[in-house]
Parts: sequence; structure tokens; C-alpha cells
Amino acid sequence: MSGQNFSKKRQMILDTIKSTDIHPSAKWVYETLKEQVPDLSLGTVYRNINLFKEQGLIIPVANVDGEERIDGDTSAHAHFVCKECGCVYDVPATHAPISEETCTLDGFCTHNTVLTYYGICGACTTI
Amino acid sequence: MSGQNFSKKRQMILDTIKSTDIHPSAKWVYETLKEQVPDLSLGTVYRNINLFKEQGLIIPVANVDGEERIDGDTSAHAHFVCKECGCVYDVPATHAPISEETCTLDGFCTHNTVLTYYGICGACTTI
DNA sequence: CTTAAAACAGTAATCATTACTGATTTGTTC
DNA sequence: GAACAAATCAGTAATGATTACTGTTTTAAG
Repeated sequence: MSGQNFSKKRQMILDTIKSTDIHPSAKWVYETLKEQVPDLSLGTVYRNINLFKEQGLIIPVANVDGEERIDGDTSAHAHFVCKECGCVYDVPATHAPISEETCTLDGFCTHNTVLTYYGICGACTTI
Repeated sequence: MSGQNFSKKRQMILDTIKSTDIHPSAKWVYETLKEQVPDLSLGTVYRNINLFKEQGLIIPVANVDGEERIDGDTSAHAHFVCKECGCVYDVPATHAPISEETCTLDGFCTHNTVLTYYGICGACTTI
């Protein structure tokens, strides 16, 4: 009755990604899960993240300070990246008018769209 | 009357970036200029690209296969990235409704906006 | 329980980018 | 146009994220 299920570690990696909204890096996922799963390997986290990306279970949303940040929420929405603290915030999809018309533009076949705002977040402005 | 001018190599690096629409990587700039300037160093290209980014003369537009791609055209427009060949194309700004309203959203101060479409380009579809 | 395939840990390798150091160029002042 | 200080550079070493590799462990099914 299994057969199509994920291995225990694979499932935990996906759960960890899906259960946070900080748009984590691979290293964050590794360090966070490492507490529960001491024999976790960083390579395993990378391998599974790549797998999830291929399967469309997660999406890469930004590259912050050389690290790729991913999102377990694959619904249409935009992101705000703070240049100061590196935090990645969700921005409601209403602010991101993704036009499906562009799919036929110049023969391009658009698979997904990424809209990202870069600037300074409220927390960093206040300080 | 000089004083604020760029060094010869710095100017050539900027000219090279500004004169192409392929949205080059640092390595492309290096290899392209290397033909004219045999004693050019890759470190110099990176250092000047970072300088130009700080000065707003160029903007980073995408990260393709681990390489940052830059654009010497700083006017508002979007980009299409082909997942197959890695080419980066300009998409007219009319397709990218960048809302300045988001600047005050949740205390965020937006400096710049990046809208990128990912998919397969016409050339790669045809083949 | 066996067994083959998939997944994994641990480590080494790769590759883009950055840092460092001593030499060269630039702009300025005479 | 020589001299000098600051900026820039070449070349190389270092860093750090990501990927590849190998031998071991887990998984799912018979």
C-alpha cells in the first residue's frame, strides 16, 4: 500500500520546508532538522530539494547572499527581499499581476513567473 | 577636468556590458574583453561589476545555472529565462506592471523590482 | 527472512565569487 | 614632463555553496 511514499527523511525534509514561511536555504533546513535527526547529511537535503523542485512541490524564489531560498507555498504570490537582513517575506498575489498572455510571446512557453521586490524591510528601517 | 573618470579597463568593462543584450555573466565579460585586453584579470571584472551595481549603472537580473547575469539596461522591463539554453531575453515593460504602491507596504521600502518569466524559448521549442 | 533498488552519510571535488598582495596605472602638483 | 600618493590592477589563494562519488543502510516486495 506504500510504493509511492517518501522515505522517512525525505518526508521530514519536505515537512520542514512546508511548515515554515521564512523561505529557507538548504543549510537552514539541514541545521533545523539536524536537531531531530542527528545523522542527517547536508547532501541529502540538497538532493531532496532538487527532487522537490523537479516535482514542483517547492519553488526557488530568490538568491540571497549567494544562497538559494526556497518556498513550500507554490501558490501565486510575490516576495520582498530585505537587502539589509536577508529576510524574504511573502507579498499577496494581488500585488503581482502575472499575465498568462506572455506565454505565447515570441514563442516563449512560460512555466512559472517570479516577481521579487528588493529593498529594506520595516524592521531594518526602524532600527 | 578628469577626476571623476573611470580607468581605461573599468570603462571598457562597462562599455562591454552596455553594448550587449545577452545579459552576460562575469565570465562572459571577462572572456569577451580578454581578446582585446590580454592582461585582464577575472577579479577585476568582478570588482568592477560590483562597483557598477552599487552605483546603479547595471542591475542583476537573474541567476542562471549558478551564474549571476547582469543587465546594462536599467530601464524598467522584465526578463524571460530559458531553462533549456540559459538565454535571457528582454520582455517589454508593458508586460511588467510594477506597482510603486508596494513601496509603503508593511513598512517595506522598495528599491527595485525584478519580474522574471521562466520557461522554454522559441528557439529551443522549435528544435 | 531475502533480496534488489532506492536512499543515505560522509567525504571529496567543483565552480562561482571574494580576499589578499605586491606591481602598475592614474591624476595631480610642481 | 618628472615625482608622488591614491586608486586600480594581475595573479593567486581562499571561501563557501553546491554537486559528485562510494560504500553502507533503509525501504518495499516477494
